[in-house]
Parts: sequence; structure tokens; C-alpha cells
Amino acid sequence: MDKKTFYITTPIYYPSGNPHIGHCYTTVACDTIARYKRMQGYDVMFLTGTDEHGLKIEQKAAEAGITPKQYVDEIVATFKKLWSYMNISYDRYIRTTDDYHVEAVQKIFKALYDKGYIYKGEYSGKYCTPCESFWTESQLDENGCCPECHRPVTFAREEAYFFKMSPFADRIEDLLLNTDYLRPKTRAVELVNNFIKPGLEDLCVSRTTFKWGIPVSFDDKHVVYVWIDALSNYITALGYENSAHADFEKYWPADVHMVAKDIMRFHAIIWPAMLMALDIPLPKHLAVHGWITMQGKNGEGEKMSKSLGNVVDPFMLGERYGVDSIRYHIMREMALGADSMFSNEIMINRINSDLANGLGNLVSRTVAMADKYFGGTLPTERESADIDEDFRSVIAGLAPAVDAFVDETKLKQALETIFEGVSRANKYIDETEPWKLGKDESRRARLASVLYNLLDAIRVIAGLLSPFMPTTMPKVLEQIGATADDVRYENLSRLGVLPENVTVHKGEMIFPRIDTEKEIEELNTIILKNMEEAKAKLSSEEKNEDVTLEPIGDTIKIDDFDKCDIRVAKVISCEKVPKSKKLLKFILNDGFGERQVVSGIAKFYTPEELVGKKILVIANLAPATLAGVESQGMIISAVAKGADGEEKLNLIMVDDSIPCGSKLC
RNA sequence: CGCGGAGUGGAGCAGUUCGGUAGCUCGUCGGGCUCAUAACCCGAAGGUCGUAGGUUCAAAUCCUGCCUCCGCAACCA
Repeated sequence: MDKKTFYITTPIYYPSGNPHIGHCYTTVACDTIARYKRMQGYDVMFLTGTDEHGLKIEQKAAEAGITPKQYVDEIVATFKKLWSYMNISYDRYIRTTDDYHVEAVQKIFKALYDKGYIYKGEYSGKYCTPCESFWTESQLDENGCCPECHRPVTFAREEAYFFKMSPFADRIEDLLLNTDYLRPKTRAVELVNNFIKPGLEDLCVSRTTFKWGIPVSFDDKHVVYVWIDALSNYITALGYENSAHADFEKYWPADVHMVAKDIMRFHAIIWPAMLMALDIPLPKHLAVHGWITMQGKNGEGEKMSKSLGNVVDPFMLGERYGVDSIRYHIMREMALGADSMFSNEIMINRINSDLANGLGNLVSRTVAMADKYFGGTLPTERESADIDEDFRSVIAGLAPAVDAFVDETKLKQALETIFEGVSRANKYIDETEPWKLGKDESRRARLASVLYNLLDAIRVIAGLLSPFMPTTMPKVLEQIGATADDVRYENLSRLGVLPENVTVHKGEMIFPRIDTEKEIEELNTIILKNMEEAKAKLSSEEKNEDVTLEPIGDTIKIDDFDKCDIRVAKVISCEKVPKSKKLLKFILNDGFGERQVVSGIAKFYTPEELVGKKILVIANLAPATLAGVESQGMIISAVAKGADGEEKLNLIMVDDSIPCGSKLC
């Protein structure tokens, strides 16, 4: 008999740095769904992996003085270590550097080329020598400068391959708007309005500017750019166009691709387009979740950032509170589509109230009573009461409800449902007052019924929670004397499965209560230390260590320089350009009068701190309009890239004694 | 007028599709209980549902204007 199959994937992660709790978010959710489906009897394929090509990896490796492969090998090892630590039960791990993937991607690329969906074109734009990058017309800025470094670029042509997406626009729009492919669907309209309605642009799918990638088989100047290389992992891992695996027919189409919202676009538009072009059925669902944001001092969510030192280290948390507690918290807080706040306090409170006070204490008190009143083994006489019925029906109703939520990838709601059962059980204890029954010899049968109902309820709860917390639930089952057979999936929607004369085994506390104040204090100490380290790292960068410098540009003649009229100017006023993130609007005194200049440095400076300062401005630059504001010139600043990849920018400020309008030569 | 989302007791959220007593978790306060991990159970306080209008017997829910926040896009001359 063929089992029903279930194929679920995480994205393949980009190993340009070590994994953090954000990666855990997606992966733990997939793991839980995979385990749940296995429990239900599905033949599950759970895929994760790493996307190991690209310029950034090439550069990072060069900085470290090792080959790209050595570099990614190291980081992949860390990923695998984390997954093993987090109990991730992936069935397959794909690396885009794996031979079979490389081979298959080349075939896919060729197939798309043969079908006419990939064509050789060329950038009609210009080449930026320092960046070693070509830019298409649409990417170029208004002065025809490099959109990354904004230096003049030389006009050049270079061939590249493009993937034609426009033939699929209508089908993709339909997929997003009229099917439940995208979960949650709230962002479908946004995607359609922003990317499909204006016309799907052809996608550049090859590069000649770096080498660390999969060579195009029929044109080895080119390497395959990220889209076709990375996205196709979902099918190559099953053996599509390769012989390393042979279960494409069996598992495809995928049931769930789970991704974070930042890569939703690629999975919602490009991936379906690729599959359509290849005539492959589309995956059933794309589940998009939000980010974990750190709760800042004012209670606002702020993004995790290495320079803030607020990156959460999953290993550290696991050591302190147990891996299952972390898994629980992640899934309990995660909602489809929406961001969720993370703070040590939120997490500890959650663990305490749900796991320690709720579930842990329920197990502990129930087992303790069975032990105390019956020496651990229940007698077989029974006496039921009306009051049992409501309790039993709540417990019996858990499994179907949880099934439905898991199918909709709503793990948060699934957990809420299960914990309603925990709550109901605690209430049942109060209703039945077993401690009173224990004092009355004549009520032994009643007491046995009550404790049996409780143990049986815990059996169901622990069974349903096993996919979520695979390490601790077996301990619960051990304590209540349940066997693996008692928590077979079919038995989770059934009551009365435990043997009448079940024997409990009192053990240690499964979820010890955390001393909130003490832990917060200790964690704050750790965080403080991290922040200081981050700061120390920053100041060492200022000493020119670990700073990536741009190469020196092409030689120019003195006339070339003379074309630039650089003047000293004083900042009269400065304010943020409304609706822009990066732009500041300056009114300058350049010695001749007032001049308005816009500069994209809002990230680095606040308007107030610049007023009154003397700076340098290119005075004869052609005016341009930015975000609707005219800019008459360019303010000069010094730029370098720090070790963390973040740009460091400093305005060149000059001595106040230099008169406005002085010319640099 | 670029596109979209959100504003609900102290905190985090549900409810808005198809108007009809405003709900959950945490926190606070009071009570109960003692089997248990200072836990558990019950109860209470606390919200003019961002704002101003409109439709209606009736609006958190429908319509209009406005304010604030967030995401995407644009923007780094």
C-alpha cells in the first residue's frame, strides 16, 4: 500500500554568516509539521539546505584567505550542528555546490534556453570598474552612474542571459489572487500591483562578473545567477534532471514551501514562472512568516542586528532553558505573515506560564497523586460521574482541531488548542477534588477514575505535542506510564487507551520554573558584554583593521579633476526629506548664496548635528531631482565598508575658519 | 495623490467576511484550595475599539475625511 506523501521545504539559507534564531524560526516550524505528518502516517520528505554561490561568498572567502568552498564548508558545518542541536529531522540536506545539483541546474538552464524562455541579451548600460558590475538602463541612476557606488561608469556592452517572465504574468496573477497558494493571502494584492501589473521585467539569470557559481554549460564565460541556481534546489533535491535521487515523481509537487517574508517575492513570482516554463506542476502552498524582532527599551520591535549586539544565540538559550522550550516559544509566538516580538522576558514568561505552571505542573501533580494514593499503580475499580463528560469531550476534540491547524500551517493556533486541554485538565482536578477522595477509603474507585482520566488526557496532550517538543514529551509519557503504542496517531483522538492498571513513574520536573528576575539579570549581563564586544569591534575598525577598501580607480588627467568644482559650504539648515528613508535636504551657503542639496545619509547623521558645520560640495554637478526634491550638487563624504559588511560613512567636515565658497584644487 | 497592512483595557493579540451584550493570554487586585513546580481554581477592576463625520432602530464591524505607525517600491548626485 502506498502511503500518502508530504513534501515540505525550508529555504536554502545563505551561509555568509553563522545561523541565528531567525533561521531556527523557519526550520523549527517545518520540522514540527514534518514530524506531525509522519505521525499521521504520511511518507514525508523534509528538505533543507544552503545556497552557497555568489559574489558575497566569494568576497568573504577572499577576505578570510581561503577558497569559497572551504569557507562555506565551515559555515555549513555550523548550520548542521545547530539543526542537530535543535532536533531538526530533515530527510535531506541540499548544498548548491553538490555535484548533482550543479549538473541539474545546467540542464535546467539549457532546457529553458532551448524552449526560448532564456535568451542571450546584453546590458545596454555601463560598466563600473571598481564594482566590477554591469547595470541595465533601468538600474542606472539619473546621471548614468553606478547605482551602488555612484561613481561615473564607462559605457560598455556585455552579454548576459535573460529569463522571459512576461508570458506567465497572467497565470501568476491568477495563482496569487485566486488560489490559496500564498499564505497568508494578504500580500497578494501588493505583489500583483507592484510587480505584475507594471509588467514583469525579464530577469537577468547569468553573471560574468564573478566566478563562484555554476557555469552555463554552453557558454562558460557565464555563471548561473542566484534565481535558477537556488530556487531549483526544491526539485533537484528530488532527482529532477539528475541521478543522485529518484523521488521527484513521488514527492512533487511540494506541499509547503515555508519562507520568511523577505524572500516571498522570489517564491511567489519567479519560482512559479520557472516551473511554468519547465512545464512542471506548481507547489501547493507558500507559507510566509514574519521576522522575529527584538523588543527594544520602549517596547517597540527592532530588528536584530549584530552591531546592536542583540542577536540571539540559539545555543546559549538552549543551554539555559532546554531546546524544547525554545522550540515551543518560537512556534507559540509565530503567526503567519506577521512579525513577532522577542525578548528574554517574553520568552521566560511564556515558558513559565505554559510549560512550567501549566503542563509541567499538571504532570507533576497527577503523577504525584497516583503515587501517593495508589503506590503508583491504579486499581481497576471505576466510578464515573457526570462531571467527567465535559472534560472527556474536550480532550477527545483536541486532535481533530490540531490536525486542521497544522494543515493550515497555523502552529500557534495548534499550540493554543492543545494548551486549552492542559487548562481544562487543571480545572478538572479542582472540580473533582481528588485530595478529598484520597482521604475516604470508600471513594477509591472514584479516585481511580479521576486519576485515570487525567493520565489519559495527559497521554493525548503529550502525544499531540510530540512533534513540537520531541525531546521532552517522551519523558512525560514515561512518567504517566504510556507506551509508544498508546500515542499512535489513531489513539490520540480516542480515550481510554491507557491500561486500566497503568503504573506511573514519578521522575524529575520536566519543565522547571525559571527564576525570572535572576535570569533576566544574567541575560542582561551577557547582552551587555556582547554589546561591548560589538563596540570594541567597531572601534578597532576605526583603526583601519577589518575595513574593506575600494580599489583605487583608473588614472585620470589633471583636466579631468579640474572639471569637478568642489567648494566649501556651510550648512544653514538640514531636515529629513519626508517619505524617504535615506535622504536629508540641506540648505547650504556656498559663498555665492543659498544652494539646496539632497544627500542620502540619513542613516548616518541626524539633521540637527549638521547645522552650522562646514562641508565640501561639488558645485557644478548637474541638478537632479530625488524623491521630488531638487538637489544642486553633491556633498562629499568618505566611505568604507566595515568587517560586518555595513557601510561606514563620514562627511568631510572642514575647519570653520575656511571661508564659504573656497575652491578645492 | 506609488502599492499595501495596522491602530481594540497596563502589555501582546482575536473579533471586522455576512452590523446586534467587546473576547483571549500575560500582568494587577480579591477569594478558594492544598494533590502539585510560591503552583492550581474562581471572581473583580480596567477599553467612549486612532480621530471627525455619515448610513442605520443598532457600528469595533459599512461609507467618507483626517492623524499616527509599519512593510514593499522609489530615493544615496
